[in-house]
Amino acid sequence: MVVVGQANNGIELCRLMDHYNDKPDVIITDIRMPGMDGIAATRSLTLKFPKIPVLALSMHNQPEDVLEMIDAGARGFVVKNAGKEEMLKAIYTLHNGQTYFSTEISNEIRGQYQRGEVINEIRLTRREKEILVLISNGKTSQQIALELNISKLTVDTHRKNVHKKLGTATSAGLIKYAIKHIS
Amino acid sequence: MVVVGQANNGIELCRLMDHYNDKPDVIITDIRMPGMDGIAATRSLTLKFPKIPVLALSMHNQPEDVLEMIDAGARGFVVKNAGKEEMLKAIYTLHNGQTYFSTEISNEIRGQYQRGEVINEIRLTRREKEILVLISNGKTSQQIALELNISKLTVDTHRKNVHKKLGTATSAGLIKYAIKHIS
DNA sequence: AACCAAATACCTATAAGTAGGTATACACTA
DNA sequence: TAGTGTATACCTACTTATAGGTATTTGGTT
Repeated sequence: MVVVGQANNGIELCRLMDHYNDKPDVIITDIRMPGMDGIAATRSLTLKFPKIPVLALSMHNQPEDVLEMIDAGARGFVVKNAGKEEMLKAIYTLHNGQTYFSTEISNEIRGQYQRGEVINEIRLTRREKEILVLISNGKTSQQIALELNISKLTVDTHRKNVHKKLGTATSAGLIKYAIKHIS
Repeated sequence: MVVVGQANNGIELCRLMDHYNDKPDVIITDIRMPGMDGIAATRSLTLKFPKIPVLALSMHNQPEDVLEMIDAGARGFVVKNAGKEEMLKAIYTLHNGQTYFSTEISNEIRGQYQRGEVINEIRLTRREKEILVLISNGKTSQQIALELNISKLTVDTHRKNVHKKLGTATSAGLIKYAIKHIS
């Protein structure tokens, strides 16, 4: 097994793939990278080189990220704290034309993907969606509470529940989800 | 002047426009609406009905919003606390094929738009962009500080400066900007 | 050499968000 | 009818983020 190239971020990765003739059999990429994230890079690369499988790495097992990465065209997913054997297994599996997902990746997601079902099965209630939109419009819980005539505490509860459903911990996740999936 | 229809959100507005034969001469819409925001609705409507001008309303005069709305195709912009006369003036001006912007809208923006210049002249430094990407990847200032080997206080300073440049006050603005303009 | 933008770091203070709970009221439905 | 899901509201504790400052260092430009 030979490492034909190494990049520090998505843009570099794309540039490498564009300008080098020694194409790899498998691309390994991180979800989070400075400059251009691995998801955008994967989206671009799987478009240009559909035959080269992309194996994604992630520190955290965040459903949202995994789903986005799959959506972007990744063929496999390994959590960063995986051992050498798992990494090798994943690489070989992808090279072999199959998909590979760490057991750490939640069973539902793996199941959904392998059964070819609809990937995004995160169900938000009407109220949760409503609040999510307001959040992504830059409103604070306080302002939302005022607007909907409910307690700020209630807004925070909805917020908390959405975080749970999406597997996120900061507003960034909420807003990205809102942009992608609502309206 | 006749009100031919009224909608509570962007989706309703689009549906109205799709199914009613009595088309308005001017569409008045809010930037922020539950379900589908006015910006998305405007983008959709100006695509389908390029001859019908859209007049945007907003409570707050947030540069980001105004710019997005203009980008979406709005021909005019009035702040919500404007008087009756101004509203009427705006409506008639748009109906007349011209553009109208409240004087409350910052002069720079109005100037930029009317001189046909590039609208988005927000200049972020390399470091600011780098941090913005990390923020939009869901990282906290603390985590970013660790990753970049700088103080958390420095990250917060950059954050603050970006807020100033973008005219935003919450993470939502930052993240949306990052998604639209970076990578 | 003088200047300037950028990056760095700190201060104070307040507001907002996250994370774990519990709990009640209401509507739907199995 | 008993159970389920939704919306509501509160609790404590802690972490993050925002907003106004000031200030130093560094690297590049004039």
